[in-house]
Amino acid sequence: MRLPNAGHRRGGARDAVIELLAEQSCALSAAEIEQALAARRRQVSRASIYRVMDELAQIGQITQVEVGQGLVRFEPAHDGAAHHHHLVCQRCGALEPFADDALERAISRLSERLPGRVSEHEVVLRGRCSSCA
Amino acid sequence: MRLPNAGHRRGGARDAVIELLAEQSCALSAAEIEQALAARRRQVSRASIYRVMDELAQIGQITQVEVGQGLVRFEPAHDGAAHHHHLVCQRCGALEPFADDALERAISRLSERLPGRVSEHEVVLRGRCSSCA
DNA sequence: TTGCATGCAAAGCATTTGCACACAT
DNA sequence: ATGTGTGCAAATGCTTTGCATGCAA
Repeated sequence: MRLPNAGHRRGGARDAVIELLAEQSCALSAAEIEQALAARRRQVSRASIYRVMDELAQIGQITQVEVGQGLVRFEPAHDGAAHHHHLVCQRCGALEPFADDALERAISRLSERLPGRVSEHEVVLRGRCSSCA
Repeated sequence: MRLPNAGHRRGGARDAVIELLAEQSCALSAAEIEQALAARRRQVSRASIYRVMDELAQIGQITQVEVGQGLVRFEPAHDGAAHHHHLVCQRCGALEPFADDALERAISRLSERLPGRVSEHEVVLRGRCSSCA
């Protein structure tokens, strides 16, 4: 994950957040990021997490995923190959990533025939994850 | 739209909400519902709107749509034919509905091969609506 | 010194809940 | 009388913002 050109401060909250995020394959909420960082003795304030996320979102380095529990999740923007979507478990709240070429093709073709301009898409499936099914 | 069997009260806030919703083809937020009802001189408290929505959602009469502006939108549940998804304009915030058979087929096939159980799905496209493109 | 990333605490919003009241039964 | 839909206001929970601080340059 590329960093914005900034000059950081103190312990480098931004670096810590970016580093953690880069290791993730699936989406984390702000609270989860805070906990994960605290667990590795690198506390970062919630405010900074949101600020970094906002910054990264603006330069397209992360994707925001909203699965409908009143919170936003963040994950590194995927460069093609790792592009995926999510199945949200309505029982335990877990996110399970999946990818499907046919789905992507359908969305791609669909996007061309729509009147507007489509720059992003998000597919959310709801049901039971493999553990809860 | 079928109503729950209830005995209502006073001016019948629930009826007013259900009636308004039944006229809609696309999703409305709680605030929009409140405004629309106020405009037709049938004020309903925000709390009642949420309560009615919750009730209708539980019996599957409405669908909740989350397009990522920190609010939930509601629309009547479609019986097959009218099933659609939304393009969200990143400039003006408008919702534009669309439907696509190939997309639905892809999701349907995909849902079968996933390990969990899929009961709902939602597709959100982001970009520019036809007016803002 | 100057600028800005950071943390803390307060503010903002959408949504939910507690409570009292009044209408339907 | 009794049950419950309704409105108001307070509470909740996530996210944002204001402000002060101190490191980086």
